[in-house]
This record gives sequence, structure tokens and C-alpha cells, in this order.
Amino acid sequence: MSRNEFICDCNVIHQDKVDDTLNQMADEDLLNKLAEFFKILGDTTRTKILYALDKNELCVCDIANVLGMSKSSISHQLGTLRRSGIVKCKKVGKEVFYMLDDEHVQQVFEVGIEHIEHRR
Amino acid sequence: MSRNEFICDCNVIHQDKVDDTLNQMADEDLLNKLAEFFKILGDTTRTKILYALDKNELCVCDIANVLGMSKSSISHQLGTLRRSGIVKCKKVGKEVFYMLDDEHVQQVFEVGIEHIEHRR
DNA sequence: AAGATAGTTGAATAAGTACTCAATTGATTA
DNA sequence: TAATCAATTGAGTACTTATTCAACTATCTT
Repeated sequence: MSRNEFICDCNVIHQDKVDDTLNQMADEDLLNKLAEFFKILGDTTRTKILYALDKNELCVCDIANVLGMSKSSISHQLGTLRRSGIVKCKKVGKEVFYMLDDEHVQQVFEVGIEHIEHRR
Repeated sequence: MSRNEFICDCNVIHQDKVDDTLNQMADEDLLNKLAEFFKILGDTTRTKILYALDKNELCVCDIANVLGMSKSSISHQLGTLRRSGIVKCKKVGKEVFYMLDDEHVQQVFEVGIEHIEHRR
């Protein structure tokens, strides 16, 4: 009687493959953080902000103008990106300049674009 | 009077940087698809499914047992992954075996894991 | 000191979505 | 043919979240 019977609503069909997969699975914690990372990238507004910041350091108003959106919504999203360590900022007078804080974002974007262009 | 005044609720502070960024921005369509791709990856269940399928081809029950979740919820998520071209499947009798259909997923995962391990 | 401007923040709302449950399909077997 | 089992599907629900709006903070200018 495997542990799975209590957790899942179906039988184990290929116990060997299930066990092998379970042995190779990464930490629950790592997989959650991985999903969290992609969730942050998985929004049009945030994607555009990051793409823009890859080209230039920009203040909130600049970004709002590039995307054609309100300052407030951009600021909210920048907060999300900042809290997850993907962008950082420096304050200069009244203005706050944002920039990328993670070289992995560019890499992930490149692969993502390859995926899209390959699939059309 | 720039076009931005009509779209956005704030002034253009650095017109040169805004223009330069706009010139370098990717297609709206590409950026939407990019965000869509990451959104698919940005869910714990789907991340775990993809990680598991990277190790073995599995049927729906196998995956349900590996993740300790119901067959129905796994099937729903597999549908999402299939429709976005990230996994494919082959039917063998009553069983349906799923596998990755995109080498970019592994690459993106690798970079994502680097990002997480670097940042702790 | 007063006014203007950049940016942040919290609450409210509207839209999206992951999972459950129940019903159904499709293939195998008795 | 009936029963069984893997898998799919649609509706319903609970939860999350992106944007708006309004109020607020901080900094600069006059």
C-alpha cells in the first residue's frame, strides 16, 4: 500500500517511473521559487518594463510614457519587481531611476524569444 | 506636444531616453507572447509537471501520484501546457503519455534555478 | 513658506484562474 | 454486451491580482 493512495485519487500505474521521478525531483522549495520567478515575468506590463529597462535606465514617468500607462500602475509593478530582486533603483532628487538587478532576466528573455520565434 | 500626453498621466521627463527606448522596443505581439510563455511556467503545479516530465515520460496517473494531486487537476494543467505547445502526448491504449515538446523549457529552467541559487 | 512635481501607497473593483466535483468519452477486458 | 478504468471536460467556487482612484510623502523651486 503506497503512500500515494492516501494523497491521490488514482492508482500508481508505473511505480518504477513514479519512484524514479520522485527521486530526481528538486526540492519543493526550489520549485516554488522557480514558479514564483516565472510568475513575476509572466505579466505583459512587467515584461515590457523589464525589456525597456534592458535598453535604458529609466524613471517612473519615462516608463509610464514608453508603455502608455499610468504612473501609479507602473509604480505598483516596479514595487513587485523590486521586492523580488529583479530590478533596483536609485533616487536622484525627486526622480527614481530604475534598472535591472539580475543578469539572468536577459538570458531568460533570450531563450523565451527563441521559443516563440521557433514556434510559428 | 507629444503623443504621450494623451495616453499617460504624467510628463515626459527624458524625451531622448523615452524615444530611444521606444525605438528599441520589441513588437507588442512578441512581448505579449513572451509574457504568456512565462505565465504558463509561473505556476507551481505546472512547474512541477514540467520538471517531472524532464526526467521521465509519464501518464496522467503517474504525474498525479508524483505531485500528490488529483487526476482531474493534473489533466486540466496538462491541457494548458499542451495548448501552449510546451508538452505533447501520445496515446497508448487507455493511457496518455506526456513528454516535453520544447527544448527551451529546460534552458529557461536552468537559468531560473541559477537566478534563485545566486540570490540567497 | 507655499506650490509644484515625482513617486508611493492602500482600498476597491473587475478580471482571471486553479482546483473540485460530477458527468462523459474512449479503450480494454470479462 | 457490460463493466472497468484512464483521461477529459464543463460548471462552480474560492482565491489571486492588475489597474484605478484618491490620499499622501518627499524633494525641488520660487
